[in-house]
Amino acid sequence: MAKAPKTAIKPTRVEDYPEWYQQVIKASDLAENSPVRGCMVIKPWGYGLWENMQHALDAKFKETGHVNAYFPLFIPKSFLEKEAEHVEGFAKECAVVTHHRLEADENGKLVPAGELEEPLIVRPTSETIIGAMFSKWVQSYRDLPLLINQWANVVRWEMRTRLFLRTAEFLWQEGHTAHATEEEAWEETRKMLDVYADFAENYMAMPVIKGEKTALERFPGAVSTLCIEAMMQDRKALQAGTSHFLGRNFAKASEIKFLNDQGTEEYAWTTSWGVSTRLIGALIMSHSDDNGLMVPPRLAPTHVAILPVIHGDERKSEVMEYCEKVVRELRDTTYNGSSLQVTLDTREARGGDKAWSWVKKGLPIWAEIGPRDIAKDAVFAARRDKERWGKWSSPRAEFVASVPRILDEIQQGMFERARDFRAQHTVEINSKDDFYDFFTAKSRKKPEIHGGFALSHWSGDPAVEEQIRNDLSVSIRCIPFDQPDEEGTCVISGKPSKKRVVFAKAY
RNA sequence: CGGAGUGUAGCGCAGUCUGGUAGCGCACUACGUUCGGGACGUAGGUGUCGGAGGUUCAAAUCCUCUCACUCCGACCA
Repeated sequence: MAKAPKTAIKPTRVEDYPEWYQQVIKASDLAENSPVRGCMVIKPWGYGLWENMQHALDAKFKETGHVNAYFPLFIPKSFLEKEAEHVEGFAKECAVVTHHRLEADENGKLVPAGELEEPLIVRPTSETIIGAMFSKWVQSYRDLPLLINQWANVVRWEMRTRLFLRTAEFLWQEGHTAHATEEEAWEETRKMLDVYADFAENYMAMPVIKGEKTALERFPGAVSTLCIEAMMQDRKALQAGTSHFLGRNFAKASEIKFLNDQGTEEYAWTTSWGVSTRLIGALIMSHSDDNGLMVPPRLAPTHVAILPVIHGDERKSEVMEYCEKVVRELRDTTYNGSSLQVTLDTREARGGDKAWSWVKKGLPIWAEIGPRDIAKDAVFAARRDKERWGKWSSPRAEFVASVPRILDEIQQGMFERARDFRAQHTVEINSKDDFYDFFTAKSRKKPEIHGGFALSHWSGDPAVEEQIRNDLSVSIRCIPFDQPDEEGTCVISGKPSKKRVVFAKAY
């Protein structure tokens, strides 16, 4: 009898997917829950990922003509009230500041004092406060377009939170732009969605479907919400980024007006677009396995770790010198436009423990170097993406030279694996029975991983969305751009339809 | 906000029914033997038993009230 394979993460994905997710985060040391309800502490390995995401995205924003600015954390309540749908969408999840001072009571407890005349809302998103500023900055068509991005934290008081996927406070970027014409604003909306899709696929190695949200799933106050949707390893969908065409709704609410070249006053057309630390959750659930995280090399805070193998003191300095030399050579190597990030792991732990800690963190490559290797002028290397780490002995110079190629291979392999997984679990469904079958777990008590993306016809009727949400917890993730027009009938209602849309359970 | 559950050492838990000096595993510290894929031995440190009241000679344990967190729903990036 073969023994069950030993995994670093318990339970495995198949055994208990939500618990596996939590355990991966713990084992890879990305983040942990904080003393503050629903808020997380992002630890160095997790924050390193976020920093690399920021760098890549920020460069793309700048390439597309945007500049960064910063707006206040607090929004006067009256600002949020300006756009009716927007208020309704966010009112239930706002943190509200009502006082500006603490005073000690007779028991020495601090109690709020100094009530504010107008409560301040901790921003759940910044359309309104940025709109207020835009209205001052825009006078003429010559002031447009206004292309601003901000990196910030926002707060949404969610009832139920999960690390990275939904936290009360999260980090994100929000782009806000104003344009003279509807066409130009639409172009911006689509362009930024492309930027997100490119980032998701080429940096996160996560294939995404670009599309438009249905009215039901639209951003509160938007005319149209575009999104990228990814499939996680439990086959559920995760919205990884959104780009909103806001029409003139917010311009009217915030009085963003300009004189056009005819001398006529017009409202501007605005957009907003954002991605958040939720992307780290997407990364985890796209790539990690039962031994922990797997980080795409282009976002890895560290690419290579060197693990010195030292027995006793007599050859320690020799081994360390050799390791330092390899580290220097690696650091002089260019990968993806900058130098390789390399760690010399000098922790006083056993070799196996150290290697496993890197496995769990998802480090792309590590190499053990001991007296035996030094005798051959070689290293004993391992890579995260292969079965039992695909260990191989490689002459030192050859190893150093091969690292960028191997990283590219890992990056590419991760993308292909995720893409194949999605393809395997995406099906065209044409009957209501098949549809209900597809989205129903065989085991009701402890639902197994099931379902996926269903490409099915939908006539545009919101009642269908309502019905499948209630019956199956399934929603329309998007009306995909790349799906060809085709005559058909709605899989649920039987009404005529012109296009298949993506149905899935979602995070 | 509805339903369920859990709060005991840094982490994971037992002990609670049946009240009687606070336990186990991992981790941690020291020493030794080990070490090329998650070592072992010996010795050691670690607690307001979530909080506040109450019952009792005696409370982690029984009673009342609270607070927090987790999970499942509803809602949502």
